[in-house]
Amino acid sequence: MKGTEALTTIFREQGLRVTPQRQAIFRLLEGDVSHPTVESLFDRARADMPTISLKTVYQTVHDLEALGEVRVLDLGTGSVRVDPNVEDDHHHLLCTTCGRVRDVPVEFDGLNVPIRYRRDFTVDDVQVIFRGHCDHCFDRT
Amino acid sequence: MKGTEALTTIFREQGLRVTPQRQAIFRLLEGDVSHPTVESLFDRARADMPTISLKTVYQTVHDLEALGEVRVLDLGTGSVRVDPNVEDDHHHLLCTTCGRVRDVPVEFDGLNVPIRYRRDFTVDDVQVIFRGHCDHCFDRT
DNA sequence: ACACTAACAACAATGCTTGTCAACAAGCAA
DNA sequence: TTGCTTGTTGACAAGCATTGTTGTTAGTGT
Repeated sequence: MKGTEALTTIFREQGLRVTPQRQAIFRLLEGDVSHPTVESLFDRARADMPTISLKTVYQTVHDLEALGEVRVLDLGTGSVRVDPNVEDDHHHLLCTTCGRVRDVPVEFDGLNVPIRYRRDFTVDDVQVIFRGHCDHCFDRT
Repeated sequence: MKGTEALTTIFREQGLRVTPQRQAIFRLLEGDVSHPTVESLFDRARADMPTISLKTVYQTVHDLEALGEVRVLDLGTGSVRVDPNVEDDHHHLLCTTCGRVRDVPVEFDGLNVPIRYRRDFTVDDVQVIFRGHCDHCFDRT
């Protein structure tokens, strides 16, 4: 994801207005590697800006997604997560106990569908989810 | 997934009762490769058994999952899908237009997390989702 | 056949996400 | 600056998939 100033320019270029709420969300997401849910972004935004609405956060996240500045992940945790890292191609490691998500760079080759099964199909995207437990959660089981 | 008679035995052994509703669901799932949603299972079950409730289908699917007889998939389509194929390790090919899901056997090696990123973490499961379009849907775009 | 208790159907409720809409504020032009 | 236009905001409520509640029905082992 680009910086707050760059995003401001991009939004204006697209005819989207840059509101204090949106800037707050830009700032919260910049450099965030925690893959926050929309709800948690909302909570953090509310600390500074008590009147911001959840809907506004969803809307801004979707605008950022449409501009290709963030990726919206559904890892089956019930709610959607925001990943501002769109620069590096990567997959995800999910702790099914605490819900924490870690990025995993793509280091495996040959990850594609055997031709026989790819027939009549165009693959646009590959998502890999590693599920497990961080040691911290494992110890408390 | 095992056959209806085997499942009947297994359920009884576990102290679970085998009701006509559950048997209907067993029969619907046996050999089903369409990865149905719970809702579509419910619709099909209702054809034979008009009073069956959606809750019952959810409950039976979860019981089957707990016994390891089916796998419950969340491919980010909004609702959960039931996969009775637990015998062959495989991944999934999803058409994001029509929602159809195809099984893909595991033919790639070395699909694991680089040690550096696996530190402090135990990986239990790897899920790969190939997203794209079947030619049929592609043509109509 | 009996008693015990799990499972049923109907209903309501949850959680996440989106729609509605009146009031408002950002951007633009003069 | 000023005023106009239009996108944005935020309170509220609705939508969807899934789960909780509850009185009743019906498998199960004896």
